[in-house]
Amino acid sequence: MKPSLSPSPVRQRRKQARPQELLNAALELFVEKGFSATRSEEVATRAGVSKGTLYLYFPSKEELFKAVVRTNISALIAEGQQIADQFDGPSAQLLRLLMQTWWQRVGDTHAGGIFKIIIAEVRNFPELAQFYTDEVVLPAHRLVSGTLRRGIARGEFRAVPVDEAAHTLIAPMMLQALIKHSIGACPVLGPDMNPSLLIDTQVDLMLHGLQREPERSAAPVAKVRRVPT
Amino acid sequence: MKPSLSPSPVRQRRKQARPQELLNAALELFVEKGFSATRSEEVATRAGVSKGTLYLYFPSKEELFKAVVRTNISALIAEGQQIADQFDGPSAQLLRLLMQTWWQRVGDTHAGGIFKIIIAEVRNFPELAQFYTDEVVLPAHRLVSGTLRRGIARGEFRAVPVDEAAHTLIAPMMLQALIKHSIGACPVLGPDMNPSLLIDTQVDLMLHGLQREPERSAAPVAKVRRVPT
Amino acid sequence: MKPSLSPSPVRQRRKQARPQELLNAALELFVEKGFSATRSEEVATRAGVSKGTLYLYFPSKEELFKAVVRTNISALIAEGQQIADQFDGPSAQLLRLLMQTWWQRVGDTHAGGIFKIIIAEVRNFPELAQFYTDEVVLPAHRLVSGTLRRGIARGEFRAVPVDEAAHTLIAPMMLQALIKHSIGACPVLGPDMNPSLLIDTQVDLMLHGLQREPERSAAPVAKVRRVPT
Amino acid sequence: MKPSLSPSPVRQRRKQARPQELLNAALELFVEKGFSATRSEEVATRAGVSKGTLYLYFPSKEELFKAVVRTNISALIAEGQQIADQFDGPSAQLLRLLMQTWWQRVGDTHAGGIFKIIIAEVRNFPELAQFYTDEVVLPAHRLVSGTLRRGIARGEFRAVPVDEAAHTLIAPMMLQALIKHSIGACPVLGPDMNPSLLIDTQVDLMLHGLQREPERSAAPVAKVRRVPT
DNA sequence: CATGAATGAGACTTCATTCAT
DNA sequence: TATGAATGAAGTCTCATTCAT
Repeated sequence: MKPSLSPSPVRQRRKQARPQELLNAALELFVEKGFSATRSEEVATRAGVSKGTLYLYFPSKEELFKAVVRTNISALIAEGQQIADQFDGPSAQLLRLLMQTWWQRVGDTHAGGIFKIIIAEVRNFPELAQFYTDEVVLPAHRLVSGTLRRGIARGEFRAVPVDEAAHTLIAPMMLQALIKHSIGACPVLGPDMNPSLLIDTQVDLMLHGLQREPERSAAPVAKVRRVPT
Repeated sequence: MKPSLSPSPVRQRRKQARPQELLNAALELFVEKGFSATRSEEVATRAGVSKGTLYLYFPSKEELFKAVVRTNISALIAEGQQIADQFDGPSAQLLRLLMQTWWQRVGDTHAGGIFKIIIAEVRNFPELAQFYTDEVVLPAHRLVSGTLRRGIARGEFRAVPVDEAAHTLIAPMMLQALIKHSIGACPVLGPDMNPSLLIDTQVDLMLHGLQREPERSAAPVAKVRRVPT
Repeated sequence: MKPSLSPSPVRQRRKQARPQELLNAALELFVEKGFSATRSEEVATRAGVSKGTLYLYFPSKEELFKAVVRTNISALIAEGQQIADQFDGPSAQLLRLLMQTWWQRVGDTHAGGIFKIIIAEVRNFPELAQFYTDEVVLPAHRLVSGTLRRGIARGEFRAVPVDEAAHTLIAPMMLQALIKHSIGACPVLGPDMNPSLLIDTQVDLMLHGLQREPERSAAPVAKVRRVPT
Repeated sequence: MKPSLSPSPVRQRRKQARPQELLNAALELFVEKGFSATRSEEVATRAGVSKGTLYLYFPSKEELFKAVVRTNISALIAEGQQIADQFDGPSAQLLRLLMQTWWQRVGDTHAGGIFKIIIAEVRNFPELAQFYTDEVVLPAHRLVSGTLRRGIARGEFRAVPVDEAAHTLIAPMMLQALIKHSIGACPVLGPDMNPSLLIDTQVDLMLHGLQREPERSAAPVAKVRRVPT
């Protein structure tokens, strides 16, 4: 039936590369200007194709957006898993490793801009909220709180409330990524921050705390009971 | 047409309240839906006036937006001042007080939505960047890093890199506020977090660290030299 | 609350007249070119307003279309009812009256174009099908078949199958209307038809039939002279 | 690339059948959805070829449309010939035969959809008007009016105005065909009509009229029983 | 001959902004 | 001042048509 002239390698390669090229262009623009301020033609142009071609691969701007999130987020998760998988040293070291890697592979990357988009637009895309929670928030949270539990179980860490502590641990780098793609992208001078020193400080603080006290006693926090929301 | 009655006090009061009512309505909507997804008529309606009236007070939606940010940022600063006031106890206690107050007065308030707006839109309104940096970021940073320096000077805290530590201290609550106005506003289930426990945990972590170590020595981080960016 | 400056009479009149002006323009264009070949801007322009104004009164081109059908159809029904109401002569006379009136008020009118639109587009607007059936087909059918039944009951008509006979009675004028708004609107020469003679012939045929019964007297229609169009 | 094999007979046959397959597919779709609502890719797909192939045979959608009409009008004419042939009995019988045959061969066939297309689109394709008038309207009209004249000449029919009477005779079946392809194709309930009873009634009405002449014998139609659909 | 990826004009619709009242 | 009808630029998306393979 089909004449099956095999399409030219060039055409073929383009055809297969298109979606990714479009997703890359879209990621850049969405991160830069936000979802609604980005015109779909702009995305197409940056990917080197015409308006219509975009719609050959994604049925709507909204679906393009979701695809951007999915594509880039899935990669994130894979990274997280890989690292968490086999690690066999002290938990403190694992914590530092996780943070450094995350910053290298996500925070300091274009993908880090996804968080900004999510923060900015999720309320207008309720379905995205569930998706993002399931695919990103919970796995990430599990990864960190799991590490905490590991440390506590091995007697390396104090018995802190893991959920809240996990949030505390994740927050600084997350915020750093958000800043990088918002105010950080504008030519203004805020407090001068050294990213790698930031990570070190953060890990150091988390591990040893601020307080200088040879005589450390039981943490008062241990007495706080969990109140159901 | 009619002989000009001097405006009734009520009308007068309304007239003067108008801009603020519009700014309030706009704040709510911008926080909720973002800048471009908010229609100016919606703002007017929520403020109880007609579309045209909005333009009597603000020359454009963009200017309205900037006014919203500026106005509410002033409020933020005022809050900061109040807090920074005089405090004369141990630095750790000051730190906890600052955080608790911030959360009560800002984070948990409508004003917390301002952060989301800034994160989401500064890149499209570069003039806001400098403004926000000068009026919010730096003062807040000074407040926290000042407290750190105070603690270090008084021998209460270890000698950590203050800028980076300040960021680490601010981040968790900041992120909590951002989440509250984005995914947190969607009916999805993420990790269950108890706000007041979060603050306690955060402060506890910051002060005492995760690690369980009677024999604590000098922090290794002290050896990390500041690398210029 | 409302300052209630009464709006100028001119503005007011326009405001209230707009929907009808738009409906008229839309009717003309839809009849002329069909639904999808009519651009919404064209409708607006013909009504003397801008594109946007159209959407102030009708939420979409499709709704405009439905409104056109509804508006003009409701009028049709009212007419039909009025006539059918009180009539107290012989059924044959009623039949002729109904047909003549229908042609005057509908067939020969812009509204007659509605049928063409329905025929052409109803399959793409399934909801319209039910509406049109309920609001036009059935009432019209009832009107004619009712008249037939009346005639039969009064011993004036033969006992014919009323549903099928009703269709037969309605068809010629209906088709005439359809033709008028399609081929009839093109500058071509088809068979030359005299509308009023058509009606007379049709009624005559319906009443007396083609066949020449031995005892039948000369048909009155023979006296009608052919009037050139 | 490969040495050119002379195309297999099968392929050959396909190639020659292509235009007709495309025309058939197009007819179906144009009848179903109208001209502009039919996408050319849909036509190609239904004909089992790709979008590009369509344009090898027809230079544009518009030309395809015209070809569909022209082609199928030829078919109508062919039908007409068949129907017109020789007949040598009473004119009333010829009339009934013509109608029955027309309904069987045209009205109840896909070709009946052509009428709907013509009605719906001639005004947008004026060139079709003359063509359709010459090739369909006039021949059909001649056929019926000829039969009328024959009957009158032979003393079988009364002396009615033939053009108008011809229209009256043609209309019911024509309208039936139009309805079949518009509202009739939608899942709604209109008046229940039995096609063959419709034809009988129509012929009966045309021949004997509604009116109950004192000396008239029982109408043959009275014997037709209503068949449930 | 056949394909289907790519194009871009053009349609519908929205909404910030204006202005007569 | 306040209104809200009106505007029209601009954005999303469709689809007839082309053309390299």
